[in-house]
Amino acid sequence: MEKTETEFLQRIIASPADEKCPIRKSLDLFSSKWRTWVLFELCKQPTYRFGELRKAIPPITNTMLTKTLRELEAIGIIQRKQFNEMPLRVEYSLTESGHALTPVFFEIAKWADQYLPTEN
Amino acid sequence: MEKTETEFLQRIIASPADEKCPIRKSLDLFSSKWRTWVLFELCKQPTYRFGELRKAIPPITNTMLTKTLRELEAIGIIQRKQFNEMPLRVEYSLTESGHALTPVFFEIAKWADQYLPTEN
DNA sequence: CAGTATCCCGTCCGATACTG
DNA sequence: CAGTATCGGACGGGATACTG
Repeated sequence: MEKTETEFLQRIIASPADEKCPIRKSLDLFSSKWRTWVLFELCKQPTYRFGELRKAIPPITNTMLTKTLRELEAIGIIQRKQFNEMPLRVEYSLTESGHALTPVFFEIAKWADQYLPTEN
Repeated sequence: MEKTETEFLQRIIASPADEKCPIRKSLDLFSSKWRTWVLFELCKQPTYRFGELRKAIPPITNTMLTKTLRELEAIGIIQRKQFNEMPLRVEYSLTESGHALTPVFFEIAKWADQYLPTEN
């Protein structure tokens, strides 16, 4: 346990200071309200239709949901599957690398339990 | 290991769907390029002066660094200590709850190792 | 249903100059 | 040194209407 703590600190300290730092590049990828929210929802359920995501994320608009889904798809962490039925059906789900992000959410959850300010 | 995986998925799935969800509230707190970058730097070294942070984060401006530091201080994850010397010296460092975020960075690092697209 | 297209407004934020 | 103040432009993103 203590060893792990030390290890990751070493890892962070040793990370390159320039824009090539993989940790910082990853942080940038997910430093967006809509991206994290969409990913968080996609963790809950194997597949979502476009309309389901809109309902799950009430404040999001068509435009932003589409934009966010395209971005996450381009990064390769979600996949879009279109069924040419009538009416049209599209299903979104996490890819393997998307699933691999769940431990990040778990650590956030643990932190929230202990430290999240509860004033609101 | 598998048990942990299952546990955190249960936790995410069971999270409230409304705006009170602590995980989503935490995600919002850190869904910002400057906040994550400043926190990441503060993990590397126990204290930073204002000017050191500016150098460590080249693209940031006075305005945004100040704003970000005040926000993180308000959340309670960093602390500001002012020494009334001449010239003025101010030191920023993580609080306990700030340090508690390092496992999140660690998971991001692990993810980056395995899945970060390397095209650029 | 699952989007796209367009318009438009607010805020974010960079640049610059100034201060205790 | 460690900021604050001010201005102005870019752009994120909302609202609405439309389409395959």
